[in-house]
Amino acid sequence: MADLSIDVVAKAAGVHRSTVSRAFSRPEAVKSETREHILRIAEGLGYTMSPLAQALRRKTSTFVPLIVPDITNPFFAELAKTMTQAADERGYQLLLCVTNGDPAKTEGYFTAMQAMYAPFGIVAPSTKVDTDALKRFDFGHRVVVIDRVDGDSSVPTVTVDSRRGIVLALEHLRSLGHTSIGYVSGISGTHTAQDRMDAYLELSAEGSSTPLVLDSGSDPDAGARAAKHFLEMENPPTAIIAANDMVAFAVISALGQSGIRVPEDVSVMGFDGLALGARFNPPLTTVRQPIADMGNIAIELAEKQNLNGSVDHVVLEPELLVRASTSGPRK
Amino acid sequence: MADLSIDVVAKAAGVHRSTVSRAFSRPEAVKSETREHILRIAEGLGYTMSPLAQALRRKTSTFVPLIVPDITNPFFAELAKTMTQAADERGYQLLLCVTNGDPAKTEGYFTAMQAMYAPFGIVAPSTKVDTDALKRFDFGHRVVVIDRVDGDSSVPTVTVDSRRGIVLALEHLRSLGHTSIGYVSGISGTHTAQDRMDAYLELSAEGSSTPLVLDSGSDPDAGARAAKHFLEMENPPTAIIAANDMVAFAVISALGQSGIRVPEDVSVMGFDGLALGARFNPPLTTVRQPIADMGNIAIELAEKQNLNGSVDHVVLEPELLVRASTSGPRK
DNA sequence: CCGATCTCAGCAATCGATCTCATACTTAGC
DNA sequence: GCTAAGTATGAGATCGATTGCTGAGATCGG
Repeated sequence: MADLSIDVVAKAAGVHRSTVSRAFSRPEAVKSETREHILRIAEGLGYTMSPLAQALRRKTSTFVPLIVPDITNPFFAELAKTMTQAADERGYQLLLCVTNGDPAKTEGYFTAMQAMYAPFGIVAPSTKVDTDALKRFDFGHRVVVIDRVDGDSSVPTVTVDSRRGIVLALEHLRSLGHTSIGYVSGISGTHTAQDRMDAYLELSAEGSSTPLVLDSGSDPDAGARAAKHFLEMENPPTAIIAANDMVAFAVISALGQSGIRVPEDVSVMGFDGLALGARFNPPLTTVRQPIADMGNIAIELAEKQNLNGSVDHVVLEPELLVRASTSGPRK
Repeated sequence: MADLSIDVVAKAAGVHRSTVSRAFSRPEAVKSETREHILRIAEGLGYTMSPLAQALRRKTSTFVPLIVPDITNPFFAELAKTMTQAADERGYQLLLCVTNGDPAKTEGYFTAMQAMYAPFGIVAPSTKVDTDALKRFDFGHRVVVIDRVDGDSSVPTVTVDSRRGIVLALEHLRSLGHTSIGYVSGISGTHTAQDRMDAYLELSAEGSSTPLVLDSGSDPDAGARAAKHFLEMENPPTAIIAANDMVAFAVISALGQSGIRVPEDVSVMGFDGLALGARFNPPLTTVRQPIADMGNIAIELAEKQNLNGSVDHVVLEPELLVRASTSGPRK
């Protein structure tokens, strides 16, 4: 059980090291008879190849880092979960790297992953990605970003159409009869966050109503502040769109503390479609992002880039998910 | 920037490979003058040692796997977050491994980690841990479990005192005036889950009231079923203890769907103390587990076991966290 | 001033695999 | 039956580090 190297197996099978190696990684290069014999012996010994030694020699591995700012944020947790599976199915081993939003840690992961011969990596940022900084690293040339990036970027990206999501939310709310619809940003400086806000600003102005941003901070207290703001208004909106589900939770919670009920007194929508939202009180109406698809596509883009250098930008369609936190406006 | 090996640095510094190695990993064995020169050169080149090659040669690494069943469960996410930090501070690199509750995957991680020369690992299980199965693996002898395990086990463990937690919850509820207190299990077959349930059964019987288990399933729908059960009762309890925060969320949500309000109509308590609970509607009263401490201690126990074979079992104290989901019973 | 002790750095084997090259053995074609 | 073209396996260098051993100088006591 201890110290099972390729040489041990080779000896046990009465062949040379290199034949064992081939039996595992280049099956067609070895007579099927021999191969089966070797595999059987290996199996009996409980042998598996050392990923370390393999990576060292091959100068490439199957470790794929997923770099996220905060794993306690359910969005990233769901992303991690689905990507683990997606990676597995393609023969990769996802390595979850949590940065706490610290750029230094991100760089640390970059060099570490480079050293581990990761073929590529996926970054789900909490701030606008500095493409140039990325490119300073060798590894930065083999990264896919789950967010939009600036300009004519040469980094592959996956995002969902923020504008479309806001359209969906607005349409839903308007069809319910709302005309005064507020917004709470409360998420950090990613392009995606920016895009959602911009879309809200622009699209809500198109309706007769004037845009109303209850809070635009990016800290955990944004929801509470938004609620406070709401309570102090003379004519508060009858519906609120939150930049993401977590913020929506916070808003509803804070509102509830002051006796405001959702959706009876005010409708609230989220953006993300977290599984958690289904068990919120009330279950959250939201714009669903196809998180699983994002994960799969991120890996595909990475593989493509690695293969032929192509840099694609995929934009996915969001979807309205009506649950119970929205209803017609109070008469 | 590409292909920076120890030999490159050695050549650049005009010394032998082994001296460079020593400059990094055994500073006292090299003249400080030489060492500083080497370090400076290495710094300039942007050189870091290959963790792969190191692990291969040393037959030990700084990779520490944390094996959890589901990262979208906020309890495990918070554990992962705090443990990442704890590991970092001690010079380890936490590797998050998600099993989805699949024992085969767990075993896969075991052999993988063994192959990566991980010095030890941490397991946060979703089912009762089969100590014997654990011990079949070499690596199983270097694992710490975050849960209680059977019998005179030789596996180090960290847990919080389940009974004490239930006492805290019961005391809180009784001091509020509740006499009829129900319970919802809804979590999987860990010892901890079992202990909470047992404690409830025993302790609630001590009070005048008879134990009342609304649901004991372990799937995501337990909360909904418990709520249904509650609604069908002639004399429903005035308070409910949920086996963990997630279940409490689900119960409150399901209850809310039927017009039952918390805490006005019924008080509900959780168990875990998730950060998320503070933003639930209403903010959740719960029994807090010292998650960060658990992580730190788990690593300490692992190090100790590795050092001198000692096997400790640490039991931590939970803490009452009163928020807004409990109040006096309805008159 | 010489042998003994200590420091410090180089040498070379080694960890567990991969891969190019060389070699032995088939099989085929004429 | 003999050479040419394959096939299947073995030999050995290599990936990037570590480490026991060896030897060259430096230091020191007598």
